[in-house]
Amino acid sequence: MGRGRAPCCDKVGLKKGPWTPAEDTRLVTYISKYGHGNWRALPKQAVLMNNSVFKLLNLNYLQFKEAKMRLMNVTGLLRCGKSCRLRWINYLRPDIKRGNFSQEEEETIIKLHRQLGNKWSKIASCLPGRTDNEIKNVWNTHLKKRSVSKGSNPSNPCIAESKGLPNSSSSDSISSLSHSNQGIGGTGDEEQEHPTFKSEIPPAESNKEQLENMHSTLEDIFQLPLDEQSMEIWDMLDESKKASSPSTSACSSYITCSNQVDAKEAEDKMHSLFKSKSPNDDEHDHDMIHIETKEEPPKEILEIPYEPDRDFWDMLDDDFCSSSCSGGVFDGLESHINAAINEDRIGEVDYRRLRHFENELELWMMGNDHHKSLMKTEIEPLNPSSTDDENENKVPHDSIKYFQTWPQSPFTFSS
DNA sequence: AAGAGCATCAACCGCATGCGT
DNA sequence: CACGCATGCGGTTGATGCTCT
Repeated sequence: MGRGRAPCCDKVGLKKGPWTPAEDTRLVTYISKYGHGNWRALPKQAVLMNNSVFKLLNLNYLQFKEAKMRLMNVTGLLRCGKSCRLRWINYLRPDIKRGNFSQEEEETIIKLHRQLGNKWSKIASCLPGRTDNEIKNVWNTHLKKRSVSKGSNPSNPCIAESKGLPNSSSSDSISSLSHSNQGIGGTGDEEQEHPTFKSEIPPAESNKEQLENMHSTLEDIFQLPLDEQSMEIWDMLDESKKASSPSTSACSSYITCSNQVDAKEAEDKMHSLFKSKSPNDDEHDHDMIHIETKEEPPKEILEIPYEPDRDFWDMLDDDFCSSSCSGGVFDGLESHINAAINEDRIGEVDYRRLRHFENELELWMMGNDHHKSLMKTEIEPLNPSSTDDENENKVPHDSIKYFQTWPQSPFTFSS
């Protein structure tokens, strides 16, 4: 190495170790939807959290950081891109063949190893559905011994050269044997590389699963009972639910601002979700951030390590403060919502209302001219003849007091 | 039943490579 | 050409489960 670049895994705050099923789900869901053009950016972009919710919750900046970090921890992929790539290639890829190696596969490995040595990726390219890591493990645990013992037997059929396997002098010919098992590169066309995956997990299912994950995750984070009241607030997070019950939930009323009383109720409810203190509140408690959960019982205090690394917070800032930049979570959210619309899972009018509402408050796609122009075209078609819509599109000016301007840097406070 | 030793394999780490600027 | 970055590759580690005593 010696190129002056620290490994991505060195970044403080990134999770290591075994992957949880939830993380797997998030990774698979994200890749199935967006592919993996950039492994480094993937974990960050996989945080498909609607930042608008945070804005609506009127969190102050530290509260936002806390909530966002918790969501990164639980709903996002707090993993380095390398780890994501490895997990995908070695375990989550849909064309992975699980289970024991067949006799034929083992013989092929032994033969190819004789020809190529420890070129595991080349060997893997000749064994569809098998990864280099898997082959390497099998070799080290089983085949090496067998190969040694069989090597003393010249009549071993495994090493007979009559099988038509590629010549050792030509790695290209070896590669040509590949049954497109590899496709790992990440630079190729995902559609071609993983056709089975695309067909097995349709986007609609992925989105649904994703939303369900987000629901349960938020429940876990904030230790909220899944009662009727909180369900109304979950509805706010779940665009698909808005379509099914757009007029009954306090949240949708809040969004459309068609009813000030309901809006106030929703606001109170949402405020009750977040009771937090900043690390500065307690001089003796710099190392942890506490998020005290909603009212009684169990009065549980969730503890998460306070992340001192500026890069980490910058990463979050990229998501939020620079949310208009391409590749940020808003892009994912944008696609997410658009996909939902396409699948008729969200009322188009509700969507436009939400957009209009956020536009009014200058919260959506801040600073992004492209998105702003898009929004303009999206909102204008809203039926101007409808008096209801007309009223709903006019956001009461008082509503603006619920929101706040977000600072651009988390380090405005002394460190 | 309990502990030690072994086997397995997912995941990590450091380096190599290729590409864009 | 040098540099920085993203990704690929192969060696290694460590957690976990299994088997044996």
